[in-house]
Parts: sequence; C-alpha cells; structure tokens
Amino acid sequence: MKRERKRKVTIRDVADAVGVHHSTVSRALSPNKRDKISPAVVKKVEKAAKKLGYYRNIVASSLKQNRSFAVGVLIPDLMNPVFPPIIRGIQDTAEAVGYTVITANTDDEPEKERDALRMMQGRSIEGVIMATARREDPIVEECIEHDIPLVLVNRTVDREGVNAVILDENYGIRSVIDHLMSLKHTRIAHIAGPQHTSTGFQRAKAFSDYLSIHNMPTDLIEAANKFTIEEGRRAFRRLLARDNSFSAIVAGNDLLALGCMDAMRDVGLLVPENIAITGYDDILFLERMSPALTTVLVPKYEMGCQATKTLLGIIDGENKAPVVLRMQPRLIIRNSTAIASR
Amino acid sequence: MKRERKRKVTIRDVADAVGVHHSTVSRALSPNKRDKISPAVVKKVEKAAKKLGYYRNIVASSLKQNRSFAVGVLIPDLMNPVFPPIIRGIQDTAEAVGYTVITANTDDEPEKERDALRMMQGRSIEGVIMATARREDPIVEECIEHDIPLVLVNRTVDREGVNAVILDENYGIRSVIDHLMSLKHTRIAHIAGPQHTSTGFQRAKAFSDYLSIHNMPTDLIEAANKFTIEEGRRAFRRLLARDNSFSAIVAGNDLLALGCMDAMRDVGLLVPENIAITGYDDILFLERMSPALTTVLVPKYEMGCQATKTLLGIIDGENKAPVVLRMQPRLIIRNSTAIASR
DNA sequence: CTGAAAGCGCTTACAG
DNA sequence: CTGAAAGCGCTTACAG
Repeated sequence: MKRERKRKVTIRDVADAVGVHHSTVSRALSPNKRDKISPAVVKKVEKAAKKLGYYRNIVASSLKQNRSFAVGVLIPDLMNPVFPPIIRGIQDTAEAVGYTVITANTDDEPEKERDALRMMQGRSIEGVIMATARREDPIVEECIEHDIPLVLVNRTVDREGVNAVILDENYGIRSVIDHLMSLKHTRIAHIAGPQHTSTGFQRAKAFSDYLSIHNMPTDLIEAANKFTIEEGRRAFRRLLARDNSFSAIVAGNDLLALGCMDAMRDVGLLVPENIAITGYDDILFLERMSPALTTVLVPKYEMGCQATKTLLGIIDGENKAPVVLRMQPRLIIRNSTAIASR
Repeated sequence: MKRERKRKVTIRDVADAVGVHHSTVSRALSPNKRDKISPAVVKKVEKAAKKLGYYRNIVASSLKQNRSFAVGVLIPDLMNPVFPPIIRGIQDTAEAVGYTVITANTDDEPEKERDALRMMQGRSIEGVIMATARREDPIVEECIEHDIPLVLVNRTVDREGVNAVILDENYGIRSVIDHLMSLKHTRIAHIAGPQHTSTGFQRAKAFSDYLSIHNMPTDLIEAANKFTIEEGRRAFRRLLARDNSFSAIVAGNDLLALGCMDAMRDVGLLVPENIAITGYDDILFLERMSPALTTVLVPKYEMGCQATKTLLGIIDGENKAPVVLRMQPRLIIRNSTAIASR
C-alpha cells in the first residue's frame, strides 16, 4: 500500500487562477522568455504562483528540454577525507548556476562505476566529473563514446584529449625532495601510490626523475596497491625487508604516509628522529597529529570548482578544445621532517 | 551555442527492432510487469535492448509515475567530518534499492535550507533526511505541511511526532561523567553545543541532571554558538574567564573539544595533566592526535542506514506511526583523560 | 498475452 | 504579446 501524495500545484493551476493560458505562465516564469510577456501579466502570474506555492517540476521540464540541469560525480569513497572538499567545490559551483549534483561512490570497483554511470545516464545528467580515473579507463572511453561531457579531477588518463583538472606533480614532488635534501637526506625512499593511477605513477616518475638529476639512487621505490593507510603500512614493510639504508620517505599521499608511520611505530622507528616522512594532499587534522605530517597541499576545493566550471563550459558549448588545467600544489612543512641522522 | 547531444535510444527504437508495440517493451523491461509478457518476447526485447544500448529514461518514467526514486539529504557542511559517514550510510542503503540521493549543504542558514528543499521538491524527491534540524525548525514544519516523508538524523526537534534516528544522549553523557568521576574529578565543566540544537541542549541537560544526582556543582556550563573548533575555543575562553576551578571538561562534540584544547595550549594548560577533556562523535583521526581524545562514539554510518530504512518504509506506506530510533553511543577512552590533579 | 490510447507537467515552434 | 497544439519518453487502465 503506497502512500497517497498530495497533488502538486501545476502551471495549469496558476494559469486558471490568473485567467491565462498555461503556456503564458510557463513563459512568465522562465527568466529568458519573460520579456515576451507583458509586465502586468508577469506580475500577476508571479503573485499567483507564490500564493499557490507553485514551484517548477524540474522532472517535466527536463523531459521536454532534454536537459536535466544535473551533473554526476564519481568518487571512490566519500569517507576518504580527500573527497569531501572536492565535492563541496563541485556542489557550490554547480548550485550557483542552478545545477544539481548527484554523487556516487564506486569503491574503485569498475562494476560499480559502470552501474553509477548507467544510473546517471538514466537521469539524463548533462555531464560527469570523475575522480576515479585509472590510467586506462573503460568508463572514460564509454563517456567519450556516448558523447557525455566529461572532466576528470585529480587523477587523469594516459590518452590525450580528455578534459582534466589535475596537479603539477613534478612541482609537488620536487618541492618535497628539495626540502628533504636541504635537511641533508641522501637516501630517500618512495612509497608510491598504485601505478595504475596517474597520481601514483606520475609522482613516482617525478620522484625518480628528480633524484636522477641529483645523482641520487632511485632504487628505493615501493608501490602500494591502494591509497590507504593499511596498504601504506604493508608497502613500508616490504620496503624495509628489502633495504633499511634510507633516512627519509616520500609517501604517495597522506594516507600512505600515515600507514608508514604506523609501521614504523611497530618496529620502533621514530619520526622524524630516525626517519623523516612526507605526505601528499594535506587532508584535514594533519597539523594535530603527532608528529604533524609535512605534506604537499593539494587545492582540493578549488579543483572541484575548476572541474565544474570546465564541465559547465563544455555543456554550454564554449570549450571546444580539450582543456587540461594543472593546479599548483604547495609544500607545507611540519614536524615529520628533520635533519638527517644517518 | 549549445552542444548537440546524441539522440538516445528509446523504448520505441527497441519496439521497432523487435516488431512489437512500445508498451510491450515497457512491460517486458519492468521487473514487476514482466510476468504479463510471454517469455519469448521478454527474451527478444531484452536482447534488442542490450544490443541497442537502451537504458530507461528515469526522468520520463518519474514524470509518468509521479515518483522519482530519489531522496534528498540536508546537511550543514560536507566538509565537517561528522557527515561523510552518515551520508555514505544513506547512499549505500538508498542505492541498494534503486534510489538516488541528492545532497545539499545548508551551512546552517535557513535560507539555504529553504532553497535546497525547493530544489528537491522540483526534482520530485520522495522524501528527505535532515541532519540540520534545530529544536524549532520551520523547514521541518514545511515538510510536514507539504506531506513530504521526513526523517531527522542525529538532531531532532522539540515537538513530537517527527521521525528521527538519534542518540541516547543520557547514556552517552553519563558514560563520560562516570569515566571522569572514576578518575576522581569533582569539578567538571561542560562546553555545550548550541542550545537551539537538540544535541547541544540534551547533552547539556543530561550533564546537569547527572551531576545533580551526584551532588556535584552544575554551574560550569558554557554554550558555544556553533559546533566548530573556533567556537569551542571561544567558549572555553569565556568559561575560563569566569572560573578556573574545574579539572575536567566534557565538550559537546569533538570539534568543540579540539577548540578547547587549542585554547588551553594558548594559556599553557596541559591535557590531561592539568585538565582532562572528552569529546563526542568520534570523528576520524582522533586516535592519531596528541593527545588522543577520549570521546563518545556515535554510530554515524549506521545512523545514516537506519534513517534511510525508516524513510523508505514511510515512502512505501509501511511505517504509519512516527518512529524514533535511539541509537547507543559508546565511550572510547584515550589519552585526554587522566586522574585529577587538583 | 499484446496493442492502442491517454496523459504525466512542462516547453516551444507556429499562428495570430 | 498570447493562445492552441504538439510532443519529450515513459506507464498503465482499458480492450481484445
């Protein structure tokens, strides 16, 4: 037994109240058709609409116009602290121009990504923002094939021609290494993120490129399977089993760094006294941890805003050429890095 | 110049491909009408649908059925770490039964709440979950008036008869005070949350009730204006200006506690040596902070799930009587509480 | 079991 | 400036 829903007031109710045709009401209530209606009628319609508690049925409007004023967002997991600021940036920017955002968690499972995309297509979303891209990503291909406006955020794909708002990873990694070198570290290891993601891969590449330039050993790279605390811990253990000559670690992101620190605590290594460590992202509360993690600030909220602006531009037919925005990260020095002790 | 969108494949395309009427396709593709169609036809329709890449236009379907398979969620701010787990619980539960969730941030501004609700009504959401309730809340009244299925989560309103998934605040506060008393604290202060919220108010009431029972002074209550770090800091300063005889603080939530700790650091008070402090919520990373905050775990994800189940029950007409679910919090002892020193 | 028709609430090209 | 009509893509009561 379904609930009875109260019948909503429609454009026809307003029309009847004013004594005009409902198409006139539609025009009077539409910001960009309003000027075709006499001001007197507009006024009357607005008053009646307000009095009756009318609000436009976006569903009907969408169906007719074949646009939904909605965009979809694919993220791995809302509970990962990297994403809330990105989403908030997306929401604020989209809502400012009357768009609604629909978010789906995919848990990095391709099947969930596909399902989410289907759902969004069914809701006629006008575009999607993906924070879930792998370097080779069938979902990205699917969007392109289906001609769905798409902007990647944070992560990107290997192939060219896809809109993306990403980071200057070289700059980020270099600023971290410069900092570590200034503290006399000469054996620096890297706990990399998953190599099937652009962030994991590019940071590792930037790391090894930059160490090479400085004639430092680049063999101390261990890639984690996921960007999580637990996988950071595991990767650190693998690294340590292989080599213990390093005095500093550059982690692929903050969660990996936290995992490394957990692993160090397990084996009695002190941060930063024995080993210095850096993160990447600058997720919340890092400054309150013990020790406070030195990291690279990623402008998460702003990236969400930029990705949305880009997407809206594509939807409106403004952006023709694929746009790749590369944002500038910024080193934040805290207490997890200190002068090398060995 | 708007983009040209590729025409989507409709039920008619599938019908033509199979050589049946489109209403037959509609039925064949609808799980609960499928049995009215011969298995052979169903099979053919499904094959054709798959081949053509058909997916149901939920917008059109919603318009006709007058239900959208979407629910709305109102939260103050996604970036407040309390909310992501709640939302994830809502999303997981809703998506499991084919519902989409639309989230809006209201920043605790009544106007934004109203706008968000309008937007959601325009999208024909079938119900809303509110995490933004004030004790007297016009938006709640509006939902009831408009007959929109509504479930409050975390916070509730003073008036009876509104569905809500909340906490056993008495239990939470008592477990904290018991813990503090076991550590010999006799002058315990409370930095309360905003008194126009049920959580702020009920926790303060539980605090003062329970201290009274134990014949302890209940004058050390200072309410913050918002549940934020900054307002926690301010409230602590006000408290300290008034009285400095307390040895322990019960904060209205974790963010307030963090603000108190910041303020203590400013004036050289040590936690837990000089003053013990407890939080409420158990937001992420507390265990990594220095000192790690003793707190009351609120089952955030589960509350999101329960609120959604309740809402779905109302939508389906199962729950008639208003349901109030009171979840059990749980004390988590960490390093911010120790034996009283004065 | 299947088809033909009506209609959900809008928008918009076409008349006037 | 306004009205009448058609139609967006579905679903469903009514026939057969």
